[in-house]
Amino acid sequence: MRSVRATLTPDVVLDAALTLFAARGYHGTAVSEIATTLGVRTPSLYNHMGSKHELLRTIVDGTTAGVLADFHAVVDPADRPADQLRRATRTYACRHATRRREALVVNRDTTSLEEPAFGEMQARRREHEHALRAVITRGVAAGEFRVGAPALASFAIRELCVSIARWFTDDGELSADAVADQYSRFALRIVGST
Amino acid sequence: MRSVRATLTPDVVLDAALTLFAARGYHGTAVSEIATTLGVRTPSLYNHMGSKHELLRTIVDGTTAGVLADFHAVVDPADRPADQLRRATRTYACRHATRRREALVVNRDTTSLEEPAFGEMQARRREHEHALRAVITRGVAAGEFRVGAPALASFAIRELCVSIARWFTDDGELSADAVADQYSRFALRIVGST
DNA sequence: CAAGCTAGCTAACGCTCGTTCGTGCTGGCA
DNA sequence: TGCCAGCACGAACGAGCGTTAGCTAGCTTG
Repeated sequence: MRSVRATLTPDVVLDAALTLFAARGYHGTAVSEIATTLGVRTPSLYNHMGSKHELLRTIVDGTTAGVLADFHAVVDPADRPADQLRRATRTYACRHATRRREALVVNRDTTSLEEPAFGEMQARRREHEHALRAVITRGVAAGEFRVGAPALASFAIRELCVSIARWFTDDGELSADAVADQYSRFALRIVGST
Repeated sequence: MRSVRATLTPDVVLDAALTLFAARGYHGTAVSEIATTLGVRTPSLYNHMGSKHELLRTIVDGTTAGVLADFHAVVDPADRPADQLRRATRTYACRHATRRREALVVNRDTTSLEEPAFGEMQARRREHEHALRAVITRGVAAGEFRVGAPALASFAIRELCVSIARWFTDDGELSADAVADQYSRFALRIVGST
């Protein structure tokens, strides 16, 4: 049985780091600030983590892997492109509303990753990008979408969803689902869905 | 007449800082790195700048002021909302393609600003946001636009343009003007322009 | 009740940071 | 030609960084 005062665990440390990284950035956050947040002295953290950089890597790896898993979970290859795009963007948008901190860190502090983590992360990002672009290209070929530059539309839609993390709050008038719904509609409009 | 070796000036220092801040972030950039870039020792920089933080403030102030000036320069109150939105977004998008570094710094390192610079910057950002939203609201009222949540559309369009700075390169197949043109089209689609 | 492990603590490390000071070279002007 | 201002420099600063080592209190287990 665990101690009654089982305050510090790897998960708790990671969560506190996530909050601070999202607010101040990776380089803008001191390990001592994570400790203060948890009511603990700095060296104690090292019983539950490898290094500051490892925290960042864990956050980025988990998030980018989750994005890809989400995509393949909701996009049915048998669906029509419009449905594929709607489901893909709704899920992607929803993730950025419900997991804001992760999204902010991934999109701001990715450049602070060292190799090989940086390369792996880029590869996953590219895979998602290409998968989304393929949906758009198929929609254009099928005559369902009307858009001049599929690559541009793909960038636009992805970044549109990402930006949700920058302004969404849980206590606003719109729920995460409502925002995700609206944004998937925006995405369909961008590609000129009929 | 200036010396033949007039290498270091406030402008040159600011430009080097801008490049590095954009690439590594404000906290991720050391003053010594700026010096190295310029082939100079660190203390020499202080003959041409006040402090590292002042560099950031100068960048952010200049950029956000420029955004507002752009908006009022191209948006004619007498125009129809669709033309206002097209011109506003085209200009805003173009700025993010041609002044990538400034855009990246403003949208990533704004949280590193201290007061009162941070508050002033937020005020300008809000003014631009409200001005754009007003255009959309007028368009809806005039029956030119069909969009459920004008605030959401306004956020979406702004962030759409901002994101250009994250992928645009001068040596790509599309020019800044071409991208800005496409994106202003996306904006009109988002608001359901007739 | 004794042994051993877990985990937080103090202290200290080597390092890098942003910034200041005082010196001395150098180029422009009287 | 001699003076002066400007400016790059070496040296050094105090502070803070991420991280490690070693101690010890207290819980778990036999």
